[in-house]
Amino acid sequence: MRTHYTSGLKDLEDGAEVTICGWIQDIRKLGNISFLILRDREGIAQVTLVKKSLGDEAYKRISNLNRESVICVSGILKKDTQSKLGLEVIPNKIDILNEAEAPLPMGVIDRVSVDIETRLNHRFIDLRRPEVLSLFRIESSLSRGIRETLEREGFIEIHTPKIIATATEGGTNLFRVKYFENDAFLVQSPQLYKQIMMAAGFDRVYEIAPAFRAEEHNTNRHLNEFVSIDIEMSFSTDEDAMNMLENVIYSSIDFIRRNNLKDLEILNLKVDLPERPFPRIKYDELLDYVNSKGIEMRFGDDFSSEALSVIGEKYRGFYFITRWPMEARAFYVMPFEDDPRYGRAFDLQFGEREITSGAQRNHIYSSLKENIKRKGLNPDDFSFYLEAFRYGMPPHAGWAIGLERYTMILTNSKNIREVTLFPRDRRRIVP
RNA sequence: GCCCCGGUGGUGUAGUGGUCUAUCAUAUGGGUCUGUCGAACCCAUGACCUGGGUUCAAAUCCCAGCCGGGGCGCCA
Repeated sequence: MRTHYTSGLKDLEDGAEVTICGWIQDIRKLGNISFLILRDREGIAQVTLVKKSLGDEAYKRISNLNRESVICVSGILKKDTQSKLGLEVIPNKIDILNEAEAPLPMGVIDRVSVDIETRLNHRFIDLRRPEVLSLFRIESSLSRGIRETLEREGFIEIHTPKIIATATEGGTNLFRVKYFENDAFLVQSPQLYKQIMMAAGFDRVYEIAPAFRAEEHNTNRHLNEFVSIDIEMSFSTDEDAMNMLENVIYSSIDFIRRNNLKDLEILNLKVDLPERPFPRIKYDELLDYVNSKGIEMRFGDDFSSEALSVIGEKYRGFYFITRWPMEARAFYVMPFEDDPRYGRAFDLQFGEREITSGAQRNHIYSSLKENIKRKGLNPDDFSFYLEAFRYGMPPHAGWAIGLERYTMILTNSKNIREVTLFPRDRRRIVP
């Protein structure tokens, strides 16, 4: 049907024959001449409708089409024009492919703001807005940049089950689903499976897949279903995992800086390459800092929102929080040899916001089993997992990035729902 | 789950007891206009979340419900 996207027209000669297809964004009627703005994925173009050359009937029919109707326009490209876009198409033939109803549930280009709620209710229309599309192009590039980096580093992409019997890391609640005659759950993370893959000898694996958390949080940065980018690497320490994460973050930002210039421009965003290495700050140091700022926090506590905002004022870019108390982290974290009160866990932060959690894992069966008990969990529930540690498990480490949260942070979005096509939150499961 | 706050045309809002027969913008319908580009101008259309209660009188006050927003905790 189409010969060019609207963005391709500028590279053509004056007088070229083109067919462009898309949505009618607007029609400015001036009596015997009308200007139709056609939008496709790549931009907009002006189609100039002249009554005299189209004939009364066709002119009336086309210039009265509702906004957001879908058409294809075949005609001659005119580059010497008074249009601000610098070009226009003089149509020979206009195919009306789908007429939109009016009024629209929400405007695409109207000069009124729209609540996020209304936007999500009619998301397909909202997604027609160029600045919204740009967010998702950036998200696409981020996951592609991450994927390409991991592939280059020798990671194998895997897919682990999303329906499980029970027993994940503890901490967050799971969604219960009916599984024939039994109950099953949706996974909160591929953590245990990606570790098992280390025992399988895959050495380096990654997975980009949804994770589900049945937490009743109601914030701008949590979803009940999100895309988790998980990696696990064998014969590696927490330091190796942090270096890999740094590499992935740097490369993915570099990727969007090279591939999403137009999107960054549309969003009026400037994304700087971060300086490497990212600072590594010990938990204890931040604990003292937070307390010195008058926020009460005890050893073993996680950082509260208030604490993180104070820390975020001091450290604005990317930085790691390292050497966490074991009691603040999951059972699978490897304790330090010199002081087992601390574990080889880390968080990657961007200012006050958390992007990633990771750790070197405890690969010693007996010690891992002890830690499960210490967390008040039953090792019997983890037998499928623990078995992998009994017959040859290499030391390993890994991390997980929340794709939407990462995109949110880089695009400076105020709400994680902005960068989620069809978000699943406490109240929303439609559309 | 806890604490605040809110629900007015298709969309976003103003209005905190009585000329509200409800403001403005945008949208939609009609009209004028052959160079618009946030087109302009004229006319029209269209709304008080639901159910109770208080009052002579409720968009406005009270209660309940439903829906939503912000924050916290939890985390990615």
